Amino acid sequence: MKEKYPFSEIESKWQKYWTDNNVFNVDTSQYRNKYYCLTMFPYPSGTMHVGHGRNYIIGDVVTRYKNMRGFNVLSPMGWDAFGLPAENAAKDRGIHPKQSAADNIAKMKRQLQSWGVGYDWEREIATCHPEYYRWTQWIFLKLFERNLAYQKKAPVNWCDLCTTLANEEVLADGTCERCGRPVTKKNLNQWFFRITDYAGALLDDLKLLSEWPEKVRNMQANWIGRSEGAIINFKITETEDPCPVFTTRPDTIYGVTFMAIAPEHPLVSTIMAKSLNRASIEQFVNKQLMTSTAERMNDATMKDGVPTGFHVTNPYNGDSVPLWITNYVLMEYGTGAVMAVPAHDQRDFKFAKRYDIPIKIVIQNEEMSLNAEKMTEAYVEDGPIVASGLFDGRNNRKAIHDIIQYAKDNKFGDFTINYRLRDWLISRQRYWGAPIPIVHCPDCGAVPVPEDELPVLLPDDVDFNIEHGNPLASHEGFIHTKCPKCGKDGRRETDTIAQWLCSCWYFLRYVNPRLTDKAFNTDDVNRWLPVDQYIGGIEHAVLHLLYSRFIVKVLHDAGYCSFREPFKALFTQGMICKRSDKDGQLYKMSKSKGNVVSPDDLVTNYGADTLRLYTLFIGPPEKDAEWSDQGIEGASRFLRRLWRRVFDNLTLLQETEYPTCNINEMASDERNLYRKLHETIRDVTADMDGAFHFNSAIARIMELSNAMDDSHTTGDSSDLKKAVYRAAMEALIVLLSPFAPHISEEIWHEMGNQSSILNAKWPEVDVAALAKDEIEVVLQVNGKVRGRITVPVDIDSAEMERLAMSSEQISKYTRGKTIRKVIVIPNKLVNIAVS
RNA sequence: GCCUGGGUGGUGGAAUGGCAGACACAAGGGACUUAAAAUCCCUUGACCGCAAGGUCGUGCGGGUUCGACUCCCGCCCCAGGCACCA
Repeated sequence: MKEKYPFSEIESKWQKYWTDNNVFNVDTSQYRNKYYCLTMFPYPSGTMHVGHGRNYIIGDVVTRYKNMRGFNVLSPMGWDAFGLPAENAAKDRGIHPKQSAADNIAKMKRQLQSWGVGYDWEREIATCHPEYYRWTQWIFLKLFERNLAYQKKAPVNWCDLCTTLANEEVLADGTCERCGRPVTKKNLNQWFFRITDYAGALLDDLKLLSEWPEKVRNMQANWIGRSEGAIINFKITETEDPCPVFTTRPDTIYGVTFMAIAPEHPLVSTIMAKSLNRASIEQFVNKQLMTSTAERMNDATMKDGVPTGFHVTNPYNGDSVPLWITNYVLMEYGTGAVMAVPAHDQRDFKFAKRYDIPIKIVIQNEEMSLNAEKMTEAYVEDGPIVASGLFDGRNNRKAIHDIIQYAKDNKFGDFTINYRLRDWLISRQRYWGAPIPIVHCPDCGAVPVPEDELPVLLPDDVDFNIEHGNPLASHEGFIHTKCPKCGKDGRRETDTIAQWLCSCWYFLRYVNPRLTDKAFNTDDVNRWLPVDQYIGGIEHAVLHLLYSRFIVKVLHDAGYCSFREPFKALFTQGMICKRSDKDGQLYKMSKSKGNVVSPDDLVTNYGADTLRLYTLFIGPPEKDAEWSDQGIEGASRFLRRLWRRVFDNLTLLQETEYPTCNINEMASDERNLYRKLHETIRDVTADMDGAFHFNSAIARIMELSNAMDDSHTTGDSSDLKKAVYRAAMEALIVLLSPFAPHISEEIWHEMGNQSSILNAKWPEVDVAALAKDEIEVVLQVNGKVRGRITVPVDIDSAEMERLAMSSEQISKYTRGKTIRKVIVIPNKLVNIAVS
């Protein structure tokens, strides 16, 4: 053993050992005691900073811990390798995406290995490999078969660089999530997945995910956006055309004074054709259609609209009210038409004020003092219903059910549930993705490529230098094919599948990653899934996790798996931030902010174990943390001190035998250390099994290590004391090993153990060690600590009270006072209330 | 506006009804050294006091309790999600 901690030597030694001995490889046919620990696979960008590292380090701690607890742990890793950056690199630097993906994967794999994270590399996959994307295409076909994949011409979110975007990829400010460019609208024929069919199930089954962070479930629930209400069938007064609306406030139905519809509403064209107002309608509608969603949202704070000259009839009271086309009604939500109640809806109120439309109060306040003329804003509170025919006088909330029932009874409406969730746009006009396995035939329409002809291969020889659009679309050899159904000339679909789908099922593939005749084996995935612990970033709270849940539900319904949810437990780690040198502000670590810390340098200068220890010690892993360059020194100091402690006591540690550590034979000195040891085992184990608060687990280990120093054990100490010291060191190393595995393996072997520390038994708590025969209790007067006494454990309350009252420390405060009450908490404290 | 989290020393954080500030970082002092690095020891929430000791202190204001960082009510601030969603 060397005097100075030779981290780089021992780290490469043990990394090689783990690889050579296939320590993390698992045989999935042995599924008894299985534990599937999955860390979200990365997009191979080429380099990872310490913020990325946190993810894999947390996953590795879980993997190693569960291994030591005797589980057969499946811990795979792969690459989410399709995506736009590789395609842009091809455009800019002429490197084929295939090549850049392979290069980046190699680089990042080396990084992962340098951190000592353990994976079964035999199961490595990359979503851009034909052996993988063949099955991504297969999943597309399964959805197509089930009528869950369809094509429609729709205004889609369009980014000049990233082409089409899913709603989820557009940020609230109307810019592209990926590149920050403004998102506009474009009318294109696109492929969608009918995720809205599963809106209810996706929402309801959130209840099953008790081991997910509440925050994530809440975000998904928000995103799905369920609202209960009614569908009410209004009719155009002049034409009898139906104009249904969705409303959550049918209690305000008698207050409708106009109808507002979206510029995209199907009735617009009929109306325009017949309206006297044609020119102004046309002008307004065209202007709105040209405006991007983001801009329109922005403009819509100033409500705009155009009267159509037409009216709608309110089926409840037969009133005929004007029909307006407005900029604030969205075609994508509900029916694209809104029954406008200015008195009780702030948006309608603003619009009515602007265009001088009547305001009719149908819900009054407590004092019955609302006056339509004097209102400055809508009254959105509850109250008694007025001016509403047979519902007058009732409380508005309580009447809602009956009001809808009335519509149902009279066949002009019904109860309904509406979701905010939209169908999932999966077409991308890009090259670097899995081709959508569809052939367009002039006679048969969109025909799926037969399963046995998969994969539809991406051609390598494409021209990336075309100005706009998808290089695939101009690849003659790719486009021309025969219709699988009738054999006539057809054209291949040139859109590729959004990268999201590739990551929606990779966790199934890991179970049988080399299957050539199936995406996965049903029996095997039923045994290994759901994933026992999924670990990843909060940024995937909606997109990836919702899509994956959807795909698994579809596969379940199609009979390919027996589980409905892919991830039993989810852990989302916080981001690592760092102060910018430029402005001193705290930012998420990122290349663009120039505040990245390279783990490579840290591995070189301090070693992987130090990097890991500091990353874990920085704070509770679910929270964001600020990286500190000094902090890493602390972690390094601890490991160096540990190394020196072992080096200095090597003979003692190697030669001491400790078949039994009987607490009854111990003097108080070693007994205290022995107790500290078992308290540490108890607390660290609780942190590992609980909320993954590795920061406090490490703090406990540091305390034990400090206690070992304070015991001043040397070669001259008693045999029993040496035995306790050795037991403490051995347990400490085992407890530390998930966090700092290399140094732990090395010390473990130096102490005379033959096999990997991963085979060591996780230490058990000796309950006898925790028991104390004397205990220090706190003495309080009026809740303030005034002293403490040591008493035998479990003495009765009366005795404790007597000792407290007679104590010097207390009598000082009670003298001359009236004792009102004495609270005795056995083995903890005595509190005396005086006045 | 709605829905989540969160607010504790100079800093990261610990404590989920019972000794607030564990464990670290930083800072200051000291030892060792020709010197530096490394290492080791001591101090370190604020205020009063020579000291013994005392007072205050977990965003703010109330409440429950013998006892509140912790539970309840009302507010303020910060972060995240959703948002003309009818």
